[in-house]
Amino acid sequence: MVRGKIEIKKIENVTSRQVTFSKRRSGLFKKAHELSVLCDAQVAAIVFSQSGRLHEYSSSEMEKIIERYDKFTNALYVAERPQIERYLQELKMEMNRMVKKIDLLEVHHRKLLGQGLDSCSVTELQEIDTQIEKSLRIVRSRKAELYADQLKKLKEKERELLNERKRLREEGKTEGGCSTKHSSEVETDLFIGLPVTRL
Amino acid sequence: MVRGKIEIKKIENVTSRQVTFSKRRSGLFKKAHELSVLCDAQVAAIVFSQSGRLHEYSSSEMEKIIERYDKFTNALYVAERPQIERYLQELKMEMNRMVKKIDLLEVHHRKLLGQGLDSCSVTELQEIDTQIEKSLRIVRSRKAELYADQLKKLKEKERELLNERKRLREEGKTEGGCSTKHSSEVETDLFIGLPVTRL
DNA sequence: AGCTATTCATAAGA
DNA sequence: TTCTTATGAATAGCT
Repeated sequence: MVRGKIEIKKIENVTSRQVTFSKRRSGLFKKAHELSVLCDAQVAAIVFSQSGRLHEYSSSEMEKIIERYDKFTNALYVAERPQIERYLQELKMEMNRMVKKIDLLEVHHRKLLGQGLDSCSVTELQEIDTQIEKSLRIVRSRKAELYADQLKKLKEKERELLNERKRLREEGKTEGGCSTKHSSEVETDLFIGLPVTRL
Repeated sequence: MVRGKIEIKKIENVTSRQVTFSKRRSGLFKKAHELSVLCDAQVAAIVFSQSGRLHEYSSSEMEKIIERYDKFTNALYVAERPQIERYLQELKMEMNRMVKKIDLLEVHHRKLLGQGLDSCSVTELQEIDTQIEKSLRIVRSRKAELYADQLKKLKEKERELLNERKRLREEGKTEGGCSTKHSSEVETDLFIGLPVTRL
């Protein structure tokens, strides 16, 4: 633009290009600064040289400007970041809670299974004992209930079958002999008592 | 800079400031563009006018430039984003695993406590019964162990105390009568047997 | 938005 | 690299 207007296209001479880059870069930043001061604007300029070096100007903190830019465009990255971090925090806390819960459960569970009792005091052992006994009573009463149900059902079936046999025999008397014994009769002899409980 | 050099400070006249902003902004972007072309550099400029409007220039996609900028500085935002997402995924999966584990533990635990047995089959009940019985045996044998220990310790103490009493009486005989009964003697009558076990 | 006088930016050379 | 300088570019103040 001086001593012979130049064309705006890549400068092929490497040295010349580097010099021009250096000069124009500072020119650009100066202009950016002037703009920000004169017009009370927020200005940021980012320049990567061909060699990959970063040069920047910002009238205020670059991160703030980029953040503001992101909010304007759509970019979530920066804007979302605090949220993401909060979310991560929450997740981690939740996980800690779960880990603790699992630990507690496992310890108690193992004690109920009779494992890891070495650290238990007599009092604690007594509590576990009481608890287990109580559980055993509940489990056995439930078992008894189920057996009683089964018993009842089997008895009903037996009665049904007996009635049926009776009916068939009566039919046999009127229609003629029928010597085949009903096979279901055997099933009524199935086990219907409570099993022997140990201890 | 023309028709009287100007000072670089905020232009107070609003209209004048707006005009200058507009002119200099395009000047800045033009310079930015020239720099990017002449020197084959990656250039971005972000300007927020005082009124809050966004103006930008970028020689290539703004997001890419900001991303590159972030990588240069330290900023994690964009670069880290995929990692963060992967991390979140992992956390969530881990939490799911924990939730399932807790559920299983709780179900089993509750069954050991004799709760929620309605859904159990006879076979399952029998298994629980066996397990609980086994636990009870373990807990009681551990309790017996502890009691035996206590018993042993108390007996040792008793012996000690008896010896002491004997010694004191002998001293009494030689040094003169001492009618006070040693109070510790009472403690040796403490309970030292196994408690009555129910069931 | 256009114009123009002036200052600024800077390409080329030292 | 930095300085100088000639000259085109940018732009402040007016219309």
